[in-house]
Amino acid sequence: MPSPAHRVDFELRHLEIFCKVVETGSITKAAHIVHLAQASVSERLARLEELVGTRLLDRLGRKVEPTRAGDILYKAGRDLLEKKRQVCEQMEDFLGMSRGEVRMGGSTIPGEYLLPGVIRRFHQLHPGISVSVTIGDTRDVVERAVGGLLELGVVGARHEEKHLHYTPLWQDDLVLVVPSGHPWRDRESICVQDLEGQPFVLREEGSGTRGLLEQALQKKGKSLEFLTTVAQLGSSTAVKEAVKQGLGVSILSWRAVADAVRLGLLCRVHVKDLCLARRFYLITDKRRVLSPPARALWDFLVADAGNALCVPSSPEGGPAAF
Amino acid sequence: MPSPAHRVDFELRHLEIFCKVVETGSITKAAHIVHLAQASVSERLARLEELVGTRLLDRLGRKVEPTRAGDILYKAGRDLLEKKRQVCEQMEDFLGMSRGEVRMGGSTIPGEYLLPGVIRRFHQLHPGISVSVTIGDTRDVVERAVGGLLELGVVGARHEEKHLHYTPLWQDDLVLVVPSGHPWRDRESICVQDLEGQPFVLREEGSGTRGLLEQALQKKGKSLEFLTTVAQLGSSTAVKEAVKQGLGVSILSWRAVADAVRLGLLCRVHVKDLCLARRFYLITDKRRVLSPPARALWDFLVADAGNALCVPSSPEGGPAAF
DNA sequence: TAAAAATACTCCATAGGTATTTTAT
DNA sequence: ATAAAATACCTATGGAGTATTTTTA
Repeated sequence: MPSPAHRVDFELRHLEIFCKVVETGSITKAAHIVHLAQASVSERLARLEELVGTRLLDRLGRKVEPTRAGDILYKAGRDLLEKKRQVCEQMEDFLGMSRGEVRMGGSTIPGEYLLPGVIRRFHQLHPGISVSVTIGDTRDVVERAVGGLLELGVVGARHEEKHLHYTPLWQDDLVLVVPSGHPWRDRESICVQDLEGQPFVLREEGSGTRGLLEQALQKKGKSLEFLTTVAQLGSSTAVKEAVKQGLGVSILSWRAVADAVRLGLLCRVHVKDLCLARRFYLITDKRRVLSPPARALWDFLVADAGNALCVPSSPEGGPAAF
Repeated sequence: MPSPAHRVDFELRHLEIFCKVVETGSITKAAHIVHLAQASVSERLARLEELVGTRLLDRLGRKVEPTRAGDILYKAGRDLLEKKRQVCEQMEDFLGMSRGEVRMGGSTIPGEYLLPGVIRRFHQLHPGISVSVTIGDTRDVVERAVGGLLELGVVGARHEEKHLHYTPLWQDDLVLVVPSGHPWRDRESICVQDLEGQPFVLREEGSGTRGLLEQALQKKGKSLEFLTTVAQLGSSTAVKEAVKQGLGVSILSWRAVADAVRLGLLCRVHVKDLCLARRFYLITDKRRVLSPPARALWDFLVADAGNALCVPSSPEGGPAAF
């Protein structure tokens, strides 16, 4: 039968002191090293011996040497202390922002077109911090942020969720794009009414882009039903390709279509009576505390968006286009 | 530059509480499990957060969830606690004598002829304890015992060393042996004086057997010089073989030569005026504390020697040969 | 409103200090 | 005689308890 014996216990502080005593072979010397009085070390050792339930040191006049039990505890204690040191170091690195990981989320446009560049610049400042970006639509990102899976999120629409805190970042302009051979290619502009009957490609439900479009139409007394929806696709790239292929027209972020428009693969058409400006928001869960690295990234994102005010997001757009 | 930041520190008790809170997602539940009041756990967490220098938990109304920093600490803390548990278990096993090692020493005769059997019996009682025996001459064993390399020793002579404690064990008889073709083979007995001029094989200096012979001769007013030493050999087996080969005669433990005498390879000759009885002693360093396993072995050896009193070590020898 | 955490407070064990005694070289 | 550890004694802090308030679902 395994004897009920004694429940062995100890704290890290005890081990620190004990190990130093074993290493120096002297209580007085060890006391100096750990910055304690000799008597305190003696007492700490007595307490540890009480906790462990056995003598750990043989007092041989000038020297002290571990007993067999002390020897076992010393060898194991060294490992334990080394492991503790590593844990502390890891925490310190993380808190000091010299190492660690920040998990954030980005909805399609920010995640694919904006964050890569920002993260590149952030990484130069904090080479030890790795930023991982989960890309999804606005709804996904909001859900994960509230669920605690992500510390930060950048989304293209406010998604009234009471735990979230929103900080405005960059501005974005949505534009109407049509295939390159479309009859509207030479029109100066169109109006909302012209969209009636026009084959239209939509993003999926939950998309910020789609949400914004819905809101803009509402201001004109219309809903998405007003559009002739020919497809609902789960990413802006898919929508863009569909328009290129001539499936229909769509409204997309200028950032997603700028290259294709310049190459003549798509045409941008101005919709004069529809306000399609929007802003991206940095979201956090109000109830949660940001880790230092996440806080640094938060600061960086806000600062970056502040600077970017000088640079319009599209040729005509932007409030400070001087 | 690695920021001066905050020195992270903690104790195992903190980790235990913190980990339970993370696992249950609740301070109240964790408090129950670790048998503390809810308020105590709250305070311990606050203290830990102060020590680590950051928030570790997000308080979300009903639930609490670790922050990123808390997550890192939790994962590392689990490992650390598991390691501590192993250390405690190892100590408990050792102290409870269900596992561990005892290092002991034996001089030639006890080490080679007596301890193997005793250890076999001891092992049946404590299957988890391994006993390692270092064999050397009496001097070696005494040195290692005083040096702390061995917890126990069994030697064939007292070696007045003030730190040692001696406990008498089995009795032993030294006998004079001669080669099988020796002229004394048919003598009833001889006396000390007959040894003069007789080629004699000695053990090395430091041997207990040799020491005892020296003492016995001293009582007759003689020294080792009285003998005609033809060789000094470092083990009793070597001496025995030398006598078999006819190099000379010698005085050896009966235990070492009994088999050879029975097989007729050696002849035993009685020396009527020389007292060659001796006792083996169990030695320990008075200043050191015996580990529980060593203490168990000590008890076992003493008990075994007590029982063995009934069994004479040689045909005529032994105080209780009834 | 009910459940959970934080806060306020009290109490005591433990860690730490200084001064002195004991012990072993 | 000296160096080191143990002991005695004191203080402060941290850990744990109870009672109460605050918060949030």
